[in-house]
Amino acid sequence: MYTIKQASTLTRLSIDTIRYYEKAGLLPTIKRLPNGHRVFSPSDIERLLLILCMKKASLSLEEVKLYLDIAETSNMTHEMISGMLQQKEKVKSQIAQLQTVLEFIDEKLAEGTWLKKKAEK
Amino acid sequence: MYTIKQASTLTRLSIDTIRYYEKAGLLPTIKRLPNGHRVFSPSDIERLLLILCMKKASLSLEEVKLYLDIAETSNMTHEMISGMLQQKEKVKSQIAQLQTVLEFIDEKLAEGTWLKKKAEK
DNA sequence: ATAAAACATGAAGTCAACTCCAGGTCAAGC
DNA sequence: GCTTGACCTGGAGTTGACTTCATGTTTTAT
Repeated sequence: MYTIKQASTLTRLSIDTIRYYEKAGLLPTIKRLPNGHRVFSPSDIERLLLILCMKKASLSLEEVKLYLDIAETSNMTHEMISGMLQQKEKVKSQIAQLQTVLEFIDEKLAEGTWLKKKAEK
Repeated sequence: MYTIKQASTLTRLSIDTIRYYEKAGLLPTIKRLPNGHRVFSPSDIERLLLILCMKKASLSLEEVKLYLDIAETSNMTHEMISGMLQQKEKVKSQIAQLQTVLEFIDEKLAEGTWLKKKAEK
């Protein structure tokens, strides 16, 4: 069991951000001590790390919430499934765009080093 | 040569967004008619589409600006190159995170359909 | 010639996602 | 007993990226 400060150092999320996430309904599982202090279980930390991963993949908090809700639900509705398939396509297209950006970088990088080499001669 | 409205329909960016991008310094190339109206060349449209691609890859406008500036420069400095290498790693890690999200989706999807099949029996 | 459509500007408004602040509780160490 | 530090809350402030608005000019169609 961890304090909010420990959760913060473990996840590298700021304390305020964690509190904000709780307010936003992304952490319905965290318990409180009699004095009101939050207690984080290992699975809460897991959950925070999962949120972090999705955030790094640039999903909005609303989307993250949707996923977490789905992860909790054992029987998905038809809409949920088609929603996820849609989301999957979105993520795929984002990956494709990122790869284009990577190519762009490589191209520019190749140009740059080529010009540098030429100048060195 | 295109009007701002044509640029908007070609890129699917709103007219206001295009004006906003110009203000933000992402479109230093667009010319004006004597009456003040913007004129978009085909390469301006290209530029807008490139911006759009980077945005879809969820780069910030500042990052986009950086890239465009670099694309314009023919001789890159050492910092520029190391900056791009860094950025490349960032993009790569973002792709990795997205792939994790994809896996997560597939997992949940598999679970969902499995449960569905079970229920159908 | 006049109304409607397309363009312009500067400033204000909006929204998500934080981030910071003021004021308060509570336990631990000196 | 008192200060310090970690925690709490509600609310205000910030930032990025637009979006909307008020107002004005120019172009185009009837």
